[in-house]
Amino acid sequence: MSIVDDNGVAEFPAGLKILIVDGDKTCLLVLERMLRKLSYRVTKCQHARDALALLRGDKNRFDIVMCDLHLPEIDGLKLIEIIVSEMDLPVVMTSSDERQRFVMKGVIKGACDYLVKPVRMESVSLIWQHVVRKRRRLFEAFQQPRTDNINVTDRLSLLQMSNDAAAAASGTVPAIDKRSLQCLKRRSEDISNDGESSDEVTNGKKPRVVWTQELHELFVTAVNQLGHGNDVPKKILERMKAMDVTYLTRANIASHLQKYRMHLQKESARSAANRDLNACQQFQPTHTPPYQLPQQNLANGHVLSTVPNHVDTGSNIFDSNIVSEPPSHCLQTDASLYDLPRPNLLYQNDFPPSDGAAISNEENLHSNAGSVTELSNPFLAADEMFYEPSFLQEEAALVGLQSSMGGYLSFGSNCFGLTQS
DNA sequence: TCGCTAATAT
DNA sequence: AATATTAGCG
Repeated sequence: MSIVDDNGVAEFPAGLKILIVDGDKTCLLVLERMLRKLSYRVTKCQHARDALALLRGDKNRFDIVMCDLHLPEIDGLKLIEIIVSEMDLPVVMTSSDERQRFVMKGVIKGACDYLVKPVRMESVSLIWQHVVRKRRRLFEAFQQPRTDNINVTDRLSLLQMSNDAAAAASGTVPAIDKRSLQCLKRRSEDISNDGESSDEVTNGKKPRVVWTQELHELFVTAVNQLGHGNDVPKKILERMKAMDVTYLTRANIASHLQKYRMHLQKESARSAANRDLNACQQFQPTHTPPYQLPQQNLANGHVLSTVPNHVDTGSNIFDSNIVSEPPSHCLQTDASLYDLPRPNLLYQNDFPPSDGAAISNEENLHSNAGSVTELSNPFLAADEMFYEPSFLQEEAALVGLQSSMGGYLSFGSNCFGLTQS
């Protein structure tokens, strides 16, 4: 299915240089024939060591590698591992056993895709996608930090200049205050320093805090300990640090606090209304629905908290009157601090209001896979639908010039206000 | 420098 | 939808 232009000259996938590695000669031949039909330039290999020699000999000799799992001498997995670690080539792994795909280790998993043998023409005809992906990722990796950096610093100096100019001209207060500048500075520093750690390496961004129920309870505990008037972000932060929550920033707390307070406000308004109602209608127990963990948290609870992601959504700590137990390794000696009567039982209610319909982890995974990240992580898609026609379209859209925007917007992003969520 | 709130971005 | 960041004020 190579694309042919007006003059009958084969385009893009044609000429793609592919190295196929398979212990079975017949497989090699079959594959070769298929690939040649698609105008690929095929090189065959029966042994991992030959493949490695070829690959190491000239890093630009191939665009993509297709590799069987069962090879003589060196295991296919091992070979792929080496390829992935040594060179930046897209790899498609093939195996006659579909279950084998789950054997792939993390590193490999993220870097290669899977095809079940016997390979069919329709699958093979799509492997150029991997090359596109890889190139796109390279391009983005190369491009993004750079432009961001320039933009930010440019903005920074622009702001600074306009600031100075304005100040000099009018003697009035600059339009941009120090804090804004600081924020920009911080960001540009973030971008220019590449000493990122762990999670930041993967997507280039710091992971966002996930307010699991457990984390939230610690937060509430801290707030309650501090009491009214003292429950400001900085102090809450200190408290939580004392409770062994070390990764939060003041901004995290401030943000959560803001939401928390809005919630309390809403709840107190609600309970006031209830009270009035009850006063009129004699005695009616006030129904307080249990706290529901935000859906997102249910699935991602592992990100930054100790809560396993299989948390039981049915029972929650708000069903009891105890706030939370101190962590066993906590330095706090006064256990009663954790066992305060809770003045804000209202927080047992939804925060924010939710219909309580928790979605399963699996569903969540799928919905995540439907987001933009899917496009940058081939494997997410590879698991079940990579070789479906829809993907062909997407890739075509990305490679070609037709509405690459459409691909993004169709995933339910409302960033541009174009879709309802 | 910090904190608050509302608005907006991701 | 949840969280992060910003603006603008005190």
